[in-house]
Amino acid sequence: MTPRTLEKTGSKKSAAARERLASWISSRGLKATRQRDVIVDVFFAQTGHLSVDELLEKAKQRDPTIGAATVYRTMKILADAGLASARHFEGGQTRYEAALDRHHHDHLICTSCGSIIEFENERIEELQETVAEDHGFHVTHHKLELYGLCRHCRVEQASDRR
Amino acid sequence: MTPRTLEKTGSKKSAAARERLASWISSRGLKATRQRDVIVDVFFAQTGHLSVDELLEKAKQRDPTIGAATVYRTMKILADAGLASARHFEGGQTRYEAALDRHHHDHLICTSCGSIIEFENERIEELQETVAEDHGFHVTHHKLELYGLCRHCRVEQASDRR
DNA sequence: CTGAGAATGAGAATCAATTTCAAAATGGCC
DNA sequence: GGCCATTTTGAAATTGATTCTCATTCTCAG
Repeated sequence: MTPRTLEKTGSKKSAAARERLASWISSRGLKATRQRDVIVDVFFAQTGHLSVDELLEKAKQRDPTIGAATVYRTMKILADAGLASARHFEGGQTRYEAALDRHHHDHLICTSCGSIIEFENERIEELQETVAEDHGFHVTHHKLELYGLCRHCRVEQASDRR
Repeated sequence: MTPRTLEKTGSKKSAAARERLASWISSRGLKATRQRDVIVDVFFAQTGHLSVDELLEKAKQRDPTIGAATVYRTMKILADAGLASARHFEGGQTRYEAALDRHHHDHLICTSCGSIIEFENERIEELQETVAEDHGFHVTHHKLELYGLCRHCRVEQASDRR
C-alpha cells in the first residue's frame, strides 16, 4: 500500500476546504480514502473550470490506479458538501469549479479557445427576479451564459482575415 | 405505399413554415419525403417545447414505421433552415420550439411540473452586452434560464405542507 | 420511365455519466 | 494490533441521448 500522506498543494483556502470535507465525510458515515485525498488535492491545486476528464488525467499522474468512476463519485461529494459546483456549459461534459466562500456569478465563454471568464452583475440578478415575480415564479437557481469570442480570439480572427 | 397527401394541421404560420422548408430543401438538393412531411406537420401542430421523443411518439401515431433517427435528422434540418430552434434545458434532452418570425427570448422553467414560460427583457439583454464589452467579448449567443416553481406549483406545495 | 443521388429504419456505435459487483480498504471497538 | 461491519474502489456493464452505418427504398430531373 502506498503511504497516505501527500504534500498538500494549494493555499489556506484549499486547506479549509479539506477540513470542511473531512467533517462532512465523517458526519455522514463516509470514509476518507487515499483516492479522495488525491482527487480533492488535484482539484484545489487548479483554478478554473475542470472537467472530470481533466481531473482524472491529473489524478492519474499521482496514482495511476484511480478510475473514472471514483472521480465522478468524489466530485459529486464535493458538490454535495458545497465545496465545488457543477457547471454544464455547451459541449457536453460537466465542469467543476471551487465553491467555498464564493458568491454567485455567471460566465462568459469563448467559443474559440474555450476560456471562461466569470462575472457578477447585481442589476441583472435583480431584473431576473423581477421578471420571475411578474410571472408568479419563485426562482431557485438560474443559468446565464454568454458565448462568443474573447478579446484574444477576436484579434486573431481579424488577422486571419488579412 | 401510403398516399403522400395529408391534412395539413395548423395555421397560416405553419403553412408558411412548410413553404420555407420546401424551398430550403430543393435549394440544396435535398428531397421531400413522406416522413419529413409527417414530422414537420406534427411539430407545427403543437406549441411549446417538444423533445424528440415526444415528436417521435406523435409522428408514429400517423406513421408507425418512422424511426427515431429520422426525427433527429429532420429536426436538425428544420433548425438549419431557421424554422425551429434547439434548446438544451436541464435534464438531458434537446427540445425544439418553432422559430419562424419569432424574436429572441429566454425561459422560466418550472422544476416541478416542467412547464416553460418565455419572456423577453430588453434591459437584461443590454446589460449582458455591456458586461461582455467590459471584458472585451463579442457575444454571438447566450443562454438565460430561470429555474424554480411556477405559480401553480407554489400553491400546491403550500397546501401539501398543511 | 430511369438512374443517380438522397433518405430511411434498424441496429451498432459514441459519449458522458451511473450502476453493479466482487475484492480491498477504512475506522470504531476491544 | 486485530476484528469486522460498512464503505469504497476499479473495471466492466449499463443507461440515455444522439449520431452513424449500411443495405434497401424512395425521389425527382431528364
